[in-house]
Amino acid sequence: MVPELPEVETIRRHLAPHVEGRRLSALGVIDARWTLPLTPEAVTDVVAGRRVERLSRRGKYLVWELEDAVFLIVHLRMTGTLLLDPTTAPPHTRVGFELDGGAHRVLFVDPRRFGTGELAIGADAARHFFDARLGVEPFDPAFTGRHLRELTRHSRAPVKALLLDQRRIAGVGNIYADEALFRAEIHPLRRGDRLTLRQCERLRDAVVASLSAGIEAKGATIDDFRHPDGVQGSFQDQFLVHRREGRPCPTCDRPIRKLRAAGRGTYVCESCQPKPRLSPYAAAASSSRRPARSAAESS
DNA sequence: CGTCTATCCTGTGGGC
DNA sequence: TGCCCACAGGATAGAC
Repeated sequence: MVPELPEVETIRRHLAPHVEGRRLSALGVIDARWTLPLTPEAVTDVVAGRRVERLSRRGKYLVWELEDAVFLIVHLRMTGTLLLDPTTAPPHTRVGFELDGGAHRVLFVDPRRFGTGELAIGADAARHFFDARLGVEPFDPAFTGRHLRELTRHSRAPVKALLLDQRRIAGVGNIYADEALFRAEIHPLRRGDRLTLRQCERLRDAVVASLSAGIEAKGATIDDFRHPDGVQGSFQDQFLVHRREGRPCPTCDRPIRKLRAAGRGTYVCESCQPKPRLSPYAAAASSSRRPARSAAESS
């Protein structure tokens, strides 16, 4: 399952007590792609030997805060995970974090190799890194319905695309966007600028509620990418609509449908989440594409 | 500037 | 049964 805010937060909580206060004695970068555009040496030279002051999270980033304001900023992307003291290194191990001279270790395992490790030296560099990429943290008190309204009211893009835009809201991905839109009874293709303040308030509450439920369940885990030494979440058992095509809506029992929004597989109850009348995007998509595709599109 | 599309990558599963 | 290829998607560069 693709790690989003709740999955990254779960990993952070799992690892933090075991790494904070210890020394990152070595960093073994097996896959040089991980540190691009820097070389592995450029990163390992800076971080090796430094104490871990804190393991923190910002959006979907996991941050190793090292002494002397050195920040190793990790993104798991699609299939990355971090394993604590695994008995053996699984296939697709890309990076090894060695703690206290090898007494403990954390492995970064990532079959698809999209994951990244980036370096920020100095508090200003770290702040700049995040400011350039991330918007409001969903659990920040500043994230209100009114704030969400400001983030959406000037955009004609579908609301799902806005939820997925990390520069507006940090940490929401495909799963939690679907779940939140269902809870708020808003169709994912509804235009941002057509949302009422009341809808924005419902959606804010739904985003927070979905992410909270995800964290409570220790995130979502998919069978394919779980490892014995990793965290096993159960949130996939509580999905209301995500990946539940054809199954009954928990509210009205009508079948959940799959469609495409913001280029992603998207699950909705079109009875509880009323379809926008004439989204320019939906209209353009159905008229500009060959008619034969529209039937295949929904599977 | 705002929005959309292609790209990176590899395991999975649908189709034949 | 086994092979092939489309598909999945977070972030970002580039297109329009």
